[in-house]
Amino acid sequence: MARKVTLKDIAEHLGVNTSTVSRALNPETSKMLTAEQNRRVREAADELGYVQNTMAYALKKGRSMTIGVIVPDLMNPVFPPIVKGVMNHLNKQSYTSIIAYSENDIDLALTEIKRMKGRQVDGFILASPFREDASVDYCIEHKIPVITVHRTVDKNVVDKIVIDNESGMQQALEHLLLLGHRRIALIAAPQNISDGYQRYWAYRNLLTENGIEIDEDLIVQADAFSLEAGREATRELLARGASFTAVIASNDLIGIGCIEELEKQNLRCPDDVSVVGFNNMPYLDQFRVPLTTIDIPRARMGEKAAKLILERLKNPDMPLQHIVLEPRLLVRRSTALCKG
Amino acid sequence: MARKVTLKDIAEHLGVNTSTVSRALNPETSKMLTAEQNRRVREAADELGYVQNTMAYALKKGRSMTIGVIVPDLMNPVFPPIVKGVMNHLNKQSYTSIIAYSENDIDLALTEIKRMKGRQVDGFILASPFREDASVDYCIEHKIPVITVHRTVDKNVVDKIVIDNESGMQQALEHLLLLGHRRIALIAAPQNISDGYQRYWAYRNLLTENGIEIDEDLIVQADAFSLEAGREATRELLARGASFTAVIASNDLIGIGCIEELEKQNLRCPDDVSVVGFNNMPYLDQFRVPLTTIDIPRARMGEKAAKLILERLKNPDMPLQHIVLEPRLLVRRSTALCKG
DNA sequence: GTGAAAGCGCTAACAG
DNA sequence: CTGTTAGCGCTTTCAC
Repeated sequence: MARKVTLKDIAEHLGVNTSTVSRALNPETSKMLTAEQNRRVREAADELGYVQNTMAYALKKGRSMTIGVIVPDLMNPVFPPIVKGVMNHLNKQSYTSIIAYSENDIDLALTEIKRMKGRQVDGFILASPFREDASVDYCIEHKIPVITVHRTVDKNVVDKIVIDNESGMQQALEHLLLLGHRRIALIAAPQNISDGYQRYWAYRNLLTENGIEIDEDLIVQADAFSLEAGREATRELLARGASFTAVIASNDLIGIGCIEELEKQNLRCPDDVSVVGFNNMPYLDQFRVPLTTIDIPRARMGEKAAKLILERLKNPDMPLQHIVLEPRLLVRRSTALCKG
Repeated sequence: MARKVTLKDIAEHLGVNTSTVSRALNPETSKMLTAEQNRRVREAADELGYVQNTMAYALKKGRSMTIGVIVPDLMNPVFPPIVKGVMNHLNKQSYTSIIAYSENDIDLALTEIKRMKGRQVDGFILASPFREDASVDYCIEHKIPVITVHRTVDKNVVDKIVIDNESGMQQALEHLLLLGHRRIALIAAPQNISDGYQRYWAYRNLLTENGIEIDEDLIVQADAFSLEAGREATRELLARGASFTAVIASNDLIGIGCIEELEKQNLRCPDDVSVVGFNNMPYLDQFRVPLTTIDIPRARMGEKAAKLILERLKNPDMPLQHIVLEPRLLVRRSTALCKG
């Protein structure tokens, strides 16, 4: 690796002190110097190809201009747009993000957080937490600024960017009710994850509010946000033998898996069963059965999260923020009039 | 932010010198100390919650244990698995990766590289390069270890992990020929990107080798690796009026866009036209027309890339590596016997 | 086997 | 306005 150009190199080249160079290169302090001096230094820096050593800067200033971002799984198409939203905003403010994934493993998440703490990240954006989450606790305990996005914890100890799952469920339900469905099943997602939990309770509460009695046989648990989990849950639902004309799946992958299993058992979607998903994952409109779903503003969530962590950094004593974004129903071809 | 625990804290706590603590905590040097001393230090470190300050380490050692990874676009489903493969391997070796995306913009890529250079990354893995690419040149010029993955540059100046596009095209072509197709169109991808270029020439060469005359009217250019570009290219192909019974698309997204446009113009896939794609993007089997495609080992490419950059770091004078991985045909439902 | 001290590249008092 | 100097947290040579 070629020897790096340092402040000292520029200083010697110009016959001035390193601090002069440092001042000239920093917009905050450059006004201390004559315009002429500034020009000279900047020119020399350009000429020699100077790039500031962020490590030294960080060591000195005690902040690294870095934000750690942890997502459960890069392969789940929900997260890349969030990450992109985060990076977009952070880069603009000359922050860098370090991404890691937790594989939905709480220990891994904590390991990553410690690793990043060692890298002096200034704060965290977590899309990975469970409703109870040791990694969030760790951050709080160590007074490391942290905000949660998409998923969050139950305890009211941290800034949150979430979507209004109640509203999402309401829109899904209203849509199905309008189509005449009354026997509406739910494939719930893991209850230790906020989205799974909130959607589950929203379903129960809203059904009741609409005067529909809850049939416990119509509620099954998927043990992950995945296709396979959707298939399996549907298998169980069908095995129970209770009749239904519509299914609300806790996310799109589960919904797609559901449709697959329905068809395998000779039920067509939407002719026999309507299905609605959650999240509006990319390219969903291109799927075999274009899924009616609840669209969530992922990139915007990411941006808001980035904005919020920077505010929190600037103002650690700001009251806890809780930002709720509105999802919206996207009707496609997996839902139809109830024929029952 | 809570005060960080440093070596000095542990040293004072124990009444020893910081260098002793440093030695105890580093496996390489801990053998200098008595077992007893080692134990004491480790215990104290645990107790106080010590985490090494990577910035200080990096500043001292001149290496940051960080690799910069640049992909053109996180949203293109080809890249997350590559990134994941990279991170998997790097993490195991206690390296951290910093991800950035270039949006296929050469200036942005270069900006990101300079930014990361400032963060003292030890090397780069680039999935972003064009066939001629200033960011690769920059790395070479500044003697920063760099390897390219998936895409690469023409010049033979850098380590590469690529797939055998010739073989991929051959498998696609053979499959179509076996089904009786002779009038096979190509939707080429941007020619300034290695995959686009290689697939284009493989098509030309292999067609000729198989005794099929090339009809220039059957070759159209998509101006991106996207759905929309696929639609547009297909529109042009159809407008030219030349007859064809099969299309090879330079990637899956283009292929899907192609099918969409075909159907819009009342041509069914695979009944009227067979289509094959490239890359086997996730969930492709769930699409309306499950695309026959050329599968590439993305996670493995990422892992190999990570492995290679670490080797290159260890041994800068190692001869240039050029690793070629084999793709393989995946037959699904977008290809059928030629009825022409 | 362990301590003392220098120094990685940078910034920020403090002087002048 | 600019130079001097100390020090961020760590590793490592050199002493002892």
